[in-house]
Amino acid sequence: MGRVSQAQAQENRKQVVAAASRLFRERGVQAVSVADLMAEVGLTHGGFYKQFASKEALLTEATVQAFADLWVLLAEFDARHPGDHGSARQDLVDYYLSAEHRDDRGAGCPATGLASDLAADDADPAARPAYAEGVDLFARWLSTNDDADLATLSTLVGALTLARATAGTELSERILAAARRSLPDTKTQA
Amino acid sequence: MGRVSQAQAQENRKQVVAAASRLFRERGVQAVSVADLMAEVGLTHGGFYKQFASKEALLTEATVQAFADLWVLLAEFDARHPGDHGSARQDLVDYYLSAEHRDDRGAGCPATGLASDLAADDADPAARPAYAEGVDLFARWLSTNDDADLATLSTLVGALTLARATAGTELSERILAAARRSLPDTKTQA
DNA sequence: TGTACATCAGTGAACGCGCGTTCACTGATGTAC
DNA sequence: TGTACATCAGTGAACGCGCGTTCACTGATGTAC
Repeated sequence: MGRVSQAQAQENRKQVVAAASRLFRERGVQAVSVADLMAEVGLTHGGFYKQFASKEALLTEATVQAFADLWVLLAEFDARHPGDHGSARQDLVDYYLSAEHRDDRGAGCPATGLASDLAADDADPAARPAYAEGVDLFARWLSTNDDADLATLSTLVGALTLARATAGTELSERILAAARRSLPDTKTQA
Repeated sequence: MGRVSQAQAQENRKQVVAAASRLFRERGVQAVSVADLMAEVGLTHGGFYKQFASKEALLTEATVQAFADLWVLLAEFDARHPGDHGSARQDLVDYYLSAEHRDDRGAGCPATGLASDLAADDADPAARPAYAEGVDLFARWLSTNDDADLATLSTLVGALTLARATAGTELSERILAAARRSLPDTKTQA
């Protein structure tokens, strides 16, 4: 294969970032190889360095992409309840604490799915601020006022983290149910 | 070096498990090599397989050990408040959500520190039940009645996870503070 | 519009490295008498 | 208690493997005229 058009190259790059965004959440940065990422787009590993400085540098872009996907999801919840953020929020909470979300890490919440990779000492220094901004914005969306609802987000993230680590045991469902019960219902009564 | 006494061998084995318990929490299973573990005890890597079937198999024992250390810690909190579990619980919560705990992963809570390793697909199947039992017992300790307080534990784990992933940004302290405010104060008033 | 040349995205072999695991060996420990 | 031998915890070289990264090369794309 010879040179590829600039438009195609840009498209390929985008798809590698999208693949990283999904695979990093699903398996963690270390468990995903450069060859895995490129194969996901139908390319071979050698070309990776024409687009990215290193595998670690991709984590920052993958984080930004994963949160961008989250904003789309949150907008969809809002769109289903026009002018009723409380109901949208409640729907999101119910989804967040579902077995479906627990079992779909690749498409799941980046605040939870990328936390351990971001906490690693060898993570790209630029990745953490990007992650922190995403967390802050997510917490603001969860709030019913101007503050960021970091406490609710903590409960969501903790329950999902524990439910995933105990998946396959009966405790896993109990954790999700307990977190659901503990959060105030913000659904507007009909 | 020739053969070592049975007592010494058993002691070495114990120390390897203790090192794994600490290093797995601190860096994650994948970032700790067999040579690292053995060097921690002053041995070379070759002897590892005289004691353990594989590196993965160590995760189960490290998990059990880490939770055993946690029970000792919880007992110390109780001992400081004889007959007043509410105050002991409040002290634990304050410690759990402190910058000190956030920055000391190796000696920190195993429910949080081992979660991502336990969630990995290639983890030893025996490790998850051991982890789940530890989580359940911890949640019972946090409870003021017979139930397991899985919601409070979720908030603690989520806040610590997020605080670690955002360490170095101003958001990190805000997360810990928000979680602290959101949990009911169970300290007995003097 | 057509031609000649420069560019550079992608290829695939290769490099260097660290890792988990194996194994022949060592020599102090444990034990049978 | 002492002696002879078997055991086996630990050693360190070696193996095989996969990984991140580099690089000479290819040939279609982009561009200067």
